[in-house]
Amino acid sequence: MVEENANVRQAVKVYKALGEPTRIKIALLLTEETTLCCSDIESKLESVASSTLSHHLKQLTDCGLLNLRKDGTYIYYSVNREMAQKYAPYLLE
Amino acid sequence: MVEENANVRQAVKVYKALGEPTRIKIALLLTEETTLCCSDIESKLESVASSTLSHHLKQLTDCGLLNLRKDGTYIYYSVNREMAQKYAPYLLE
DNA sequence: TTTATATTTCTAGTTCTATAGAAATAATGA
DNA sequence: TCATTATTTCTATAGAACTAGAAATATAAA
Repeated sequence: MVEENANVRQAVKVYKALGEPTRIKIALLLTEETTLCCSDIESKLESVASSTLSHHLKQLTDCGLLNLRKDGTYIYYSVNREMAQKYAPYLLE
Repeated sequence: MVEENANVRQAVKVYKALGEPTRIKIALLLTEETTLCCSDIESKLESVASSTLSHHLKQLTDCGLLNLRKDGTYIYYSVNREMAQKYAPYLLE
């Protein structure tokens, strides 16, 4: 019998975050650019409302794939390379 | 501007498949057991209707993560290691 | 040929998710 | 203080996804 332990839940969270076009694009963007703030990301995507983007970024950070650093009004996002390496090194290629 | 190309779509499909508890459990099961048929898998999961299981297995094979081999009434599933290696080597640990 | 077993397809209900507009919060600069 | 910019939270809605029962299909065995 397969159990649903914390490891499985963590992996599901990460893969759920990556299993959506906008979010995987954000992750790919950030593996190229190293650091971007919300509005930078918004301007590099086809058309997302900032409220929508905010939700996507939350999922990516909640699962641990993105790190954030606040600087005044800005929030800078970057990829947590250790997490990407563990779950989806595909992102780093 | 980030584009939505075939590579992105393929990755989304794989990660969407893995971003669900039952499906990731199936994938993990098959990295341990190498080969199992539907009813074997069904008996190793908490409680899934066979129709539900069938849908999950379809998603996992459609995205390329699982291979199948038909033998009479049975369908044997196994992990496509190349795909797992590329997108989610986490599964193979 | 009949029965049994394995799996899928159909159908429908329920829950989850993505989306964006509007309002709220937070920080900066005039 | 007031206006502006960056980001989040609230709310509602439409569509997607998960689920399982019932019926259908396919194969094998009696």
